[in-house]
Amino acid sequence: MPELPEVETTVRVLRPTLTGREITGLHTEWPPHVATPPLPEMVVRIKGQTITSLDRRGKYILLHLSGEGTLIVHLRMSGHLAVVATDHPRHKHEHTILTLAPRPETPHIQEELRFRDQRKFGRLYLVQDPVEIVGKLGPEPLDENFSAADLQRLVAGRKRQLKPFLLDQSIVAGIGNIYADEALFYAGLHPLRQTDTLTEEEVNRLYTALRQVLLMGIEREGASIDLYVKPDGSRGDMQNAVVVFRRQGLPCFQCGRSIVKIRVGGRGTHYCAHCQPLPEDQP
DNA sequence: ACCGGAGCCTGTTAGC
DNA sequence: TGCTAACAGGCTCCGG
Repeated sequence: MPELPEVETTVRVLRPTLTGREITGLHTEWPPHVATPPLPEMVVRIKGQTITSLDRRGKYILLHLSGEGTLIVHLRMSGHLAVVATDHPRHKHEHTILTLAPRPETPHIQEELRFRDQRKFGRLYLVQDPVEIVGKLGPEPLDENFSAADLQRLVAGRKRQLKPFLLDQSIVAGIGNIYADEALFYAGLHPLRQTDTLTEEEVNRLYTALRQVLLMGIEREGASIDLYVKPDGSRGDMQNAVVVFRRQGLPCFQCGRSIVKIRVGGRGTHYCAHCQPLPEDQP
């Protein structure tokens, strides 16, 4: 499932190939992919637009367009973007296609941006102002301006289990199930820990752990655990560095005891009961 | 404010 | 062996 590091990797790979490219058309075999505006309007408005730059905000991919609008892509569970030659065989789950004008230096090579999405949860949005879509997101955890004090402020006044707290995109953007579990392990915090019981030192640990696992994920170009692969189809490397995610029954790298799996807020949650203890006075 | 559950999807896996 | 049911999870919406 693409989270911040997977989306960041996708953007970094696509940026050189997509910057400056003109979109000549949009075609979809799965209309629900187009969230807004309605499909016919999307088709008309996207045509002829040039991609001026690419950005990431949380788990959203932002393609800024010459017409002052922004095409936003969310990969959700199984989304995958790649620029491929038009005559390349179509993959079964490539439901939405953005055709591209050839690069000036290779006018004979026809390419297109393909949105592959096995689970069909992905979405496209074309908006004048990205704030319409990403405005509800919390701060970027890797932003240089995001400090431990900021996380302290986000924790303050909230009474919530840590795991759902981390997955809430309106608090901090980009964290998903893998990196939440990984960060909690490095912070030595139990996923059911209530936010209002955290000490300043514990929040500082969480802050450091969050940034550490997200940076590790980016360095390793994402975790190819389920369907995620890089745009070129190659695998990331973060799956070889996870310490708790989907490691239930396997020994903790720190203490050797078995990693356990529970459900928290409907999500599979993996942790080491010894290294991430829940204080006696917590429910 | 927060929690749990349903719903959206399909491929894989667990269980009978 | 073959079928069905459960599971995986990012996000939104709903009711409590």
